[in-house]
Amino acid sequence: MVDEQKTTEEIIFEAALSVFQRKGLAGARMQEIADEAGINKSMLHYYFRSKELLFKQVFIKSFKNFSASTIPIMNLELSWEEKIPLLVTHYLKAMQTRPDLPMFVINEMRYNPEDFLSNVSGNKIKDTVFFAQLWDGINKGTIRPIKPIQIVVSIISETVFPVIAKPMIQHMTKLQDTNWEEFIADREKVIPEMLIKYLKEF
Amino acid sequence: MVDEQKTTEEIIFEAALSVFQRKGLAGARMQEIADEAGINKSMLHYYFRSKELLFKQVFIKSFKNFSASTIPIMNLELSWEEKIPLLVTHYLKAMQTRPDLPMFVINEMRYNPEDFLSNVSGNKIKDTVFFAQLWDGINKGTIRPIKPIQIVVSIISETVFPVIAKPMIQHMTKLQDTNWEEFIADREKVIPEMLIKYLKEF
DNA sequence: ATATAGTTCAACCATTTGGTTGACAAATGA
DNA sequence: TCATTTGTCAACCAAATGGTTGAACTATAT
Repeated sequence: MVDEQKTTEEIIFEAALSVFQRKGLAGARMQEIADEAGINKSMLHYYFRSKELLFKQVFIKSFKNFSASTIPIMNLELSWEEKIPLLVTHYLKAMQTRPDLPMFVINEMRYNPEDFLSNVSGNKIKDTVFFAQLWDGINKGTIRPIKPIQIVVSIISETVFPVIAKPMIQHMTKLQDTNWEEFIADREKVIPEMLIKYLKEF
Repeated sequence: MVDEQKTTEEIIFEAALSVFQRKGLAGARMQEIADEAGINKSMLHYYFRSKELLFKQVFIKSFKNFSASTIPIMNLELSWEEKIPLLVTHYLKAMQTRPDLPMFVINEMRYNPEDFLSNVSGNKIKDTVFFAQLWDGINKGTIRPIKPIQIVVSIISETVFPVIAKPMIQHMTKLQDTNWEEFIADREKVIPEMLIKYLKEF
């Protein structure tokens, strides 16, 4: 593989990604981004003009990254029962590598609503094979007749929420760090079991 | 009832609660809190000394408010099957009235970890009647043998997450505002059904 | 070589922001 | 009544922060 040299712009963008995802728009400091990139603060403005523009690009990239990652899985050539555990595992693994990403996206989206994303096509979860499979089963009477969107939201909720709310849950339940891994491992089994059972037996 | 006069301190605290919950620690401005309280900015420092101290009090109050509200429900004299829909309804209703509260608590807890809460006793969800009932059923073989904490986390995840992630879900699924209420109403039925079925049939 | 365009940075600048001060009013109590 | 405490505010202040500038440096093309 070629040892491609990262351009200054790329270095800045990655540093911005890291700092914005960790601290949010209001909490992030241009100086901190410059420090993390190892360059002068003027460079940020030279390449991205303003904090707002830089944030906008970081935010759009983050949103796409989070929301688009599941589509390929939903379009695999597998049954819907096989896809549910895959999706659960995918989200739990994604949480492990980038725990700040979903929190960042959700959080900033309360303030920068459609504005920043007006040009970002809402990627069509509804047009995936997974969705079609669920509708098909419902029409054939083999799946409980509830809207498929409920299932998708449940999968995301059950996997993403516990990780972003980890400190709160730990404080509320006194769950130690050592037991946390076990707790997550359990969830990886429990969530698909529960969802599939609910959809198939009614 | 007595028309109690709110003290300046209380007025400030409520304004701070509102602004901090909406904007977070980094995003909140002392001037904005003063404006919302309708008093001079100096008053904030007169009564609370610094932004950090004011925030600390607001944060502790918010955390207690969120985490303690379910304990009474879990200790009601009802079967566990009856409590699950109650808990789901409780959380969904709480979300409706104070949509910013859980996001605020979860968000700020990533940065102000145990520090602020070291003196706040982690309220013992594990010591509720609800928990005892689940363990009891598990031991008797009438409930699927999974750790009760999984159920509690599922209830919170399934109810709280969709509401805090509403803008993101709406963008990802193109769900209109008019259909949102229906979506939430559906969840109020789906979540208890799913959890109870999973626990009882195995 | 040298002109041109792109890149980098130290030093500045204007505004915002948390926080302070001192004067003054309103209650409190002797 | 009058002295002391408590409450309120306009005007300031110092530090932080986003942003600008001008000069210097580098690479590339002619």
